[in-house]
Amino acid sequence: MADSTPKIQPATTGELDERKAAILNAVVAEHIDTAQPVGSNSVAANDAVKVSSATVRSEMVALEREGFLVQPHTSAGRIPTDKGYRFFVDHLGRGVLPQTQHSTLSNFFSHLRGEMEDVLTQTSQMLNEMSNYTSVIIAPSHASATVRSVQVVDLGPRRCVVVAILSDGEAVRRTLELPFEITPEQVNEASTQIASLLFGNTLEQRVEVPSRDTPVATLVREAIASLYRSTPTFEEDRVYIGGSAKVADTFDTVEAVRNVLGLLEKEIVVVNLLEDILQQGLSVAIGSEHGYEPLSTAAVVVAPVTVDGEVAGAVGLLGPTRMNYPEALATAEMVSQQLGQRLGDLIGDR
Amino acid sequence: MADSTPKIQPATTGELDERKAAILNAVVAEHIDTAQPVGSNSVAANDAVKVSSATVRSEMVALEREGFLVQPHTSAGRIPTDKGYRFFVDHLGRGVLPQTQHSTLSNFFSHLRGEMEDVLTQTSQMLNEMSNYTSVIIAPSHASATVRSVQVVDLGPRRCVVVAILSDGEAVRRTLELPFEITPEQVNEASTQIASLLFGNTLEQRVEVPSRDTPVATLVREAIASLYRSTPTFEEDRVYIGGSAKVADTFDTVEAVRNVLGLLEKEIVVVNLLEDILQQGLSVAIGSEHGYEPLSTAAVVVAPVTVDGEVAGAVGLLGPTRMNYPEALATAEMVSQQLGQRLGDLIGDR
DNA sequence: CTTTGGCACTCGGTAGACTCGACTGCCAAA
DNA sequence: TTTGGCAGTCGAGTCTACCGAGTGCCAAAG
Repeated sequence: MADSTPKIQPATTGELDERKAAILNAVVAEHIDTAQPVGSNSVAANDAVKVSSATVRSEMVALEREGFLVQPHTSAGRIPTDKGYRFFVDHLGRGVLPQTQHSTLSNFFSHLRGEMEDVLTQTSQMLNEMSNYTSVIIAPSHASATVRSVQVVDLGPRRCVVVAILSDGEAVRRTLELPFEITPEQVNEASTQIASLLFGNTLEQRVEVPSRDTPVATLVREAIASLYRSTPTFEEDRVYIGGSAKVADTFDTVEAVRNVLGLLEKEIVVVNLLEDILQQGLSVAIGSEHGYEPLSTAAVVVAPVTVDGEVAGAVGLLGPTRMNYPEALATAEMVSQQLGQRLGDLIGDR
Repeated sequence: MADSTPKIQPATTGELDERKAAILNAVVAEHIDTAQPVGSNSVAANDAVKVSSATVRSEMVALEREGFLVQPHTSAGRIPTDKGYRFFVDHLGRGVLPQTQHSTLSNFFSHLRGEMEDVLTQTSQMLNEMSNYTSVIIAPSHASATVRSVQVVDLGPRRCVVVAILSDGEAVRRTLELPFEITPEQVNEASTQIASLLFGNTLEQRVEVPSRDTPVATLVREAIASLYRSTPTFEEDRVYIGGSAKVADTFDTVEAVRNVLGLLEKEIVVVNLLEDILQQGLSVAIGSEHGYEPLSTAAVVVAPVTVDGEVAGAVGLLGPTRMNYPEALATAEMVSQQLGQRLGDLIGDR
């Protein structure tokens, strides 16, 4: 048993002696596989554990005392705690993605075409199908992109739309209600004024706008103000979720499913969650390590997406605490790396 | 019991005599309330039913023979079939939204600001919270919007972005890889050429493009081709879903939850689903009436959103077949009407 | 002919008794 | 220190009995 796809390789042990580590390893691995409490007998059957079940039992008592394992009830096997899982991912097996996955992956990326939105949507779907966990991708922020062009377009009576195009190819669009009619010439005039005012700046760097009171000046002021105004959807559009339906399968209780889905709906929270985890330098957040209540029965695997050496986004997998960490880690890392390359090509040098 | 929010008003009966209708009504109402099979006794207790339980029993046998009810097993009460629900929504009580909801609704809309995306996102969330069902909103299609402006922006070596602004305020953006370097003057030249070629046309009306072989002509051709190319996200962006987490609560089986969530992920399918239902002239699709397998245990309530007298979108609520139809219908209709008005203001005359 | 109360019957669900088996913890011997 | 053995615990499954909700049928009343 426990022959899930990636081979688990023994690694150095930490604060636990080698035997305890081997036992913990065996417990975690089997529990991930079977979702059942693990007893001393099946642990003793593991090749890496070279002692009898009686010894295993006494070691398990110690592991329980130290907080790595819990017993759901007397006369049951044991289940890893969050701390147990943490030790597992820190010290024990790292997965190696089998060749087949590796090649389907590069095959996928070589056939991938289109705008960044499409690339990310498709990647998150693929990632979900590949890992069987819900996938989350955070796209690069537009915060550091600079304005390359601005245009105001007249849409009809007292209504126009202003579009700014950023150096990363993103278009920021705002509609404007004007208190007065305006001529095409004035619209053009405003367009060029705005463009020259904002060109080369990010939308975060606020630019001084002359406050005269002509129609054109008002339009310019209003348009720039609207571009500076951030809309709720702007940050949320960075989130791509693949396979939220999987949540219904991977988590056991309705409660957990509701919580996780509820959180996934709040996309800004998702962005923060992943960024928090990365900021802490983690690649896995287990149980309540990330401090997000609704995810206390979940684990999140994250890999940063680096473009031109800078962290630009993230790839995440979300599952129950007893998710297959070695495999999930390997998959997320692989995908984030490939995706980073791809995004690099897509954005080009700014 | 069965005192859910909207008052249920007796209405004309159809192919069923009045007594059968009253009994069916009672069964459906109580089953919606309790989610349990309904027996002859509780039906007889209903004020609208003026006969004894024995009579109710024999009528229920008839209703079962005619396919309006089923018995999960002998010695259990009865449950409405899809046909039973259908009769209920067609002939029986229509809900009237209580004053409180009505006023929170108009309050909500009067405080609603921002771009269409934001309006729709917030409305779908509000609709979900108000109805406790998963809400779906389909935004107006851009198919009939005409091009008002096109601009090509140089982004760096051999890369540029082309943005078309449509009469409804939408921006269509495509990035382009060029096989050659290009000067700012050429970009401008191309911009104006494309704009004058496409101006006033929709993106569905294909325009003849002169096929010369100069850099500018190539750029023009490529840019127009890219605008005509529809991307996967374009139609999908019309869908706004509020409260997919509710699916976990409203449906009873994991199977159903997975199916529904899986379908909600495929946003194009959601668009088609709602449009199909409206096309059939229905406002409710129960069970398999819509022909979408995964939703065979679900019901969908739809109300068209009309802008300037034309159907421009839809508002939907998705729940189990035993959802509270009177309330859901009333809510969806109310919201769709208000939303239609709001979108009318937002789009203005094109 | 319709409606009704009565009655036998069905069947799901619950509670209790019992068994089985998977564990553990402890202990004495190696 | 490790191990096998053993008693003890407790969940899960099975069996039985029983209760009660609900039906179908029927004969009598309207």
